[in-house]
Amino acid sequence: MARKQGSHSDITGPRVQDTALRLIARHGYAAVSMRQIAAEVGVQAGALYNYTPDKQTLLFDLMRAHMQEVLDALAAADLRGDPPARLDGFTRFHIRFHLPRPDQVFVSYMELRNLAPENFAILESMRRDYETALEDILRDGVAAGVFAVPDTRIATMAIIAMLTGLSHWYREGGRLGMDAIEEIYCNLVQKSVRR
Amino acid sequence: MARKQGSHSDITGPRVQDTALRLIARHGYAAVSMRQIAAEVGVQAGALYNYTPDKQTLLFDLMRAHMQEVLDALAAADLRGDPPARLDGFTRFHIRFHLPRPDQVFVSYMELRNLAPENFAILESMRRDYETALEDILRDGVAAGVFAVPDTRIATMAIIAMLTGLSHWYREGGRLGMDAIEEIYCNLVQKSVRR
DNA sequence: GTCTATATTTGGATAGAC
DNA sequence: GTCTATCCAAATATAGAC
Repeated sequence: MARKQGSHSDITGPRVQDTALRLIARHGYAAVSMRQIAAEVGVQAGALYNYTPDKQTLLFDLMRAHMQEVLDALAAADLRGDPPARLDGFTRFHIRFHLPRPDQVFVSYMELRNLAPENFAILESMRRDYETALEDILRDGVAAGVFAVPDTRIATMAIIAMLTGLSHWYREGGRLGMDAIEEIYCNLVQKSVRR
Repeated sequence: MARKQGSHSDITGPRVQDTALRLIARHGYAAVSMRQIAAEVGVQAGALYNYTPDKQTLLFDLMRAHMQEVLDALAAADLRGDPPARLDGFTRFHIRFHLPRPDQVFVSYMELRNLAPENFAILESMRRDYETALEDILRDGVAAGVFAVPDTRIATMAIIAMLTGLSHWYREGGRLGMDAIEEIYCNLVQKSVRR
């Protein structure tokens, strides 16, 4: 076996994405070379350009795909109930979606500054949509008199920072499983905004 | 004026640090070249090596200096009182210290993965000391029965993530001043751990 | 679709003159 | 302490054979 040449677009395409994501998450976009990605995929550097016009687009496609998945999954979650129930739902959704995807979270958070301006604007807009989903819950809760937050925008940013931070230190197989983590964060988040 | 050569170590030294910090915060360590730093300082690239043995040490010195300042300032703050008062004190200390230093926060947070392993270990240890200061407050509060947190370690990480996240989006001259921000975060933090 | 080979640029770091 | 000049390695991206 072990062909040295031939067509493998079905296998190579996803492998390029997966490898790039993992390497960029570990070392950073600027520190990872196309040669390094190619070597881990098992092709020569030139072959990568069958799958992306350039390195910048490769990064952007990774980040946009992740944010699109987040937004689609959130829409599919279809949170219902009173504001506290929806807040619990959002918290659990965030944790369940993001904890199994630490590399995507890391890249989407750390590499924003390496995006070309037009690409940055697109990602920022998608990120803002996600934040708005949480802020809507908080605002409804305040209107209903069940939440007491001095400023819904700041509470939104604070809660998302708390949740995103979790992805930066949580490692599978640690002291606590995902279910236990979920309970603890629901408790912290819920209390921080309740009357 | 405008000498093209001569000794300027008093001026150039700090300028190298300041410029490197600003550029790395904006573009990332791997994306910033020594030539770029030199150009902004106003010297040739070779001259930088009078101030640092190499690029890695330049990064490490920036990060270590920042963490040392944090720890020194926290020790000087000398928080006293019951656990809720100390928690408020910690929250206000964090905000007052970090909000005026967005570049340091950004670099210390984002560039950990670009440190050589031995340098990483040193920074991690200093960071852990800072986290422990908060966890001690939470543990005392739980022991005294004034705080109710399911897990002090996780609550510590959650609160620090919330506070650090603030530095990532807060910009001077925005809708809210630092004092207003302080009040809002004290409220969120305090409620999240109270019985 | 992949390979080999390469054009071109840019990077960190050093040597020696002033 | 800074400059000029340079070494050497590594980067992105492309061209053409298979």
